[in-house]
Amino acid sequence: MVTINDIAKMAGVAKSTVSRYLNGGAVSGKTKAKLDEIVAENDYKPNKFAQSLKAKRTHMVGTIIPRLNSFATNEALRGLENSLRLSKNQLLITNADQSREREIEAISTLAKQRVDGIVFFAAAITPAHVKAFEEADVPVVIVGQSHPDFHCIIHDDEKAGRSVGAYAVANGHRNILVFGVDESDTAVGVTRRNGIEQAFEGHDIDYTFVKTSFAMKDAYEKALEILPQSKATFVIGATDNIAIGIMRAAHELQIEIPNQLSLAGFGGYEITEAVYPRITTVHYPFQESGELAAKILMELILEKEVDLIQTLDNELLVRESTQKNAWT
Amino acid sequence: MVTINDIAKMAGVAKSTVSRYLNGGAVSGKTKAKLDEIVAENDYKPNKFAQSLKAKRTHMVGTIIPRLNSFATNEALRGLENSLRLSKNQLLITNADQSREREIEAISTLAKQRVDGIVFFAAAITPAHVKAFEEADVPVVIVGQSHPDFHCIIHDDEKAGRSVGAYAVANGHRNILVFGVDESDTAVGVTRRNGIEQAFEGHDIDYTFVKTSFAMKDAYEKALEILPQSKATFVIGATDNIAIGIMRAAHELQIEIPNQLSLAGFGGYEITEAVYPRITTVHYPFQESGELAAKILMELILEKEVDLIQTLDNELLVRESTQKNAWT
DNA sequence: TTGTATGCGTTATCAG
DNA sequence: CTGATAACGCATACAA
Repeated sequence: MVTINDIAKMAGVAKSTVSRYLNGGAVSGKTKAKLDEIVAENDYKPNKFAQSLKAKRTHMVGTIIPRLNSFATNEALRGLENSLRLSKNQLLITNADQSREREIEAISTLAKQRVDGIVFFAAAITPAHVKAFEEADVPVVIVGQSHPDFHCIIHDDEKAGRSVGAYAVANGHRNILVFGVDESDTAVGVTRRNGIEQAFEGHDIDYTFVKTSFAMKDAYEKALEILPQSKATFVIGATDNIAIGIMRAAHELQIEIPNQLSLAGFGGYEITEAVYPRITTVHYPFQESGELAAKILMELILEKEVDLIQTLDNELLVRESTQKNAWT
Repeated sequence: MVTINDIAKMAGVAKSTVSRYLNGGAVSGKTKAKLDEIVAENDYKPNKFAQSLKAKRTHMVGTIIPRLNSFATNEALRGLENSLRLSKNQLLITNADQSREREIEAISTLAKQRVDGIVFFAAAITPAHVKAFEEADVPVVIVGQSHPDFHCIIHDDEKAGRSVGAYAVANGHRNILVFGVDESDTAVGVTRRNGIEQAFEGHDIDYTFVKTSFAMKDAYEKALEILPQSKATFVIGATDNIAIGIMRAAHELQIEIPNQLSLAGFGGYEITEAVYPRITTVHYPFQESGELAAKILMELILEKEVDLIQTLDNELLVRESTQKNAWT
């Protein structure tokens, strides 16, 4: 690989001149012309490490995602990467593959790589995470969960929950089933659920909460078991994936959606539009969350002051999987 | 950030001693004990750049993917990253977001980052790609398409096509619709299609080819237009996503699957199991393709000889979306 | 405008 | 077993 020294020799100048040429410093027209040619010809690429070694900045941003096959993180990643590209930063994606230990490990790995900052797509934030981030000693933005010690971007899950809950109530549904996840995921397991329940208050709703996981398949199996013995006319899945799982079970059980049962989810995943009937859901601005994460991280890196928490709005999309309660 | 020099000073030894200590060289029990403590206490992390600057190896592998929301690449990425982790390499994922230029750009970016090698998930390989790879001057493994100048991992698309085609024929279907993509994607647009057509030869099949894109939505719209005027009893989508799009259209048109129309896809995407009825498809070993890519790349980096092309097998999974032709 | 010298954090060589 | 020193590729302060 050709170095700045090689270029300097070929051009018959000092390497500092080449460096200046490369970084837009003062060079004579003649040397510039010569260097233009030589650099192009030899396809010279500055060594980023050597640069970083001096500059103390790597222009690399690390991100840790819980898994690759999530519509939400994929969209956020797109937003994140697009913003980062504009500011000439490289994104280093680390997939923790649903493992808490791998998340911790990733924090340390990224710190070793000397990334300028870390964007963490969180399911939960444990003391081990906090410790690892402290040791990493690098700006951090957390997306999807909130924590008092870090800069966080969260979705207004309470509002989202309320939207769906209120929609069900307003459409005359009085027997409602909610497929949720456990409380270790605060955003989905606690806040979103709270929102839903708030909407039910004072409406004499016959409400059942069923605990499942984020996996489509678990929701499917659970629904296969619950739906036959349920009198619910409206079922809410805590995520669109859960809703899809429920939908398959309903189809298999010959329960018609929405005629016999209305179904709603959360997220606004692409797949909710690809199935029939299309699923009513709450659209979350995932891509925007990534863009915002990039923006905040850049400000943090430049040591600016930024609000600790930013909340993103969302919007209910009513589609064909839900309708007015036929019995009212 | 604490450096080897700081550690050396604190311990009252030379930095070369610390270096030896860190890299498993000869150190006395006493110095070792002292350094153990100091390193742990100060949470010292060697600077990867400084290391790379000397070592000429960065232990980073770059990968370029066409888009983030693809089941196939996500699975491959998982395999790739898992293998890489075992050999202490970091994966640098670059998303080209469906843009050819961004792919080329990414090759150059990764070269600047001095990655030890590149895994390219290809849709097509143009002369511009070839040129960029040559300039990058780094080991390359291409997954999903074949090219005579590079090490490639491909799927046996011809076999996959034949499996589905032969299955349809064997089940008495004589009027068959194929939703495919254009020839710029050789693997899917040419090879896979060829396989399908081979299976039809000599069987007097009434066969119609419909060109669409990889997007679920395009397939949906195309199907909405084509299905009503088609007499086909079996429809093949060139990918599972295409099949899903067709399925939605069929549902909307009140065409029963599989009673009135059998439907099959390719890939073995998770979603084919999440819909009802589950879709007959060909399972591709995507995760394995990633693992193999890692293995080959490592050998290439160590300058070993490796076969230019490796073909992965696949397997037809018959599910509920297909059945015997009711009219025979 | 150009060149010299120095340092970034690490590893390796070689003498002690 | 240990320490001084050079080298990796680059940027920059300073001198010319």
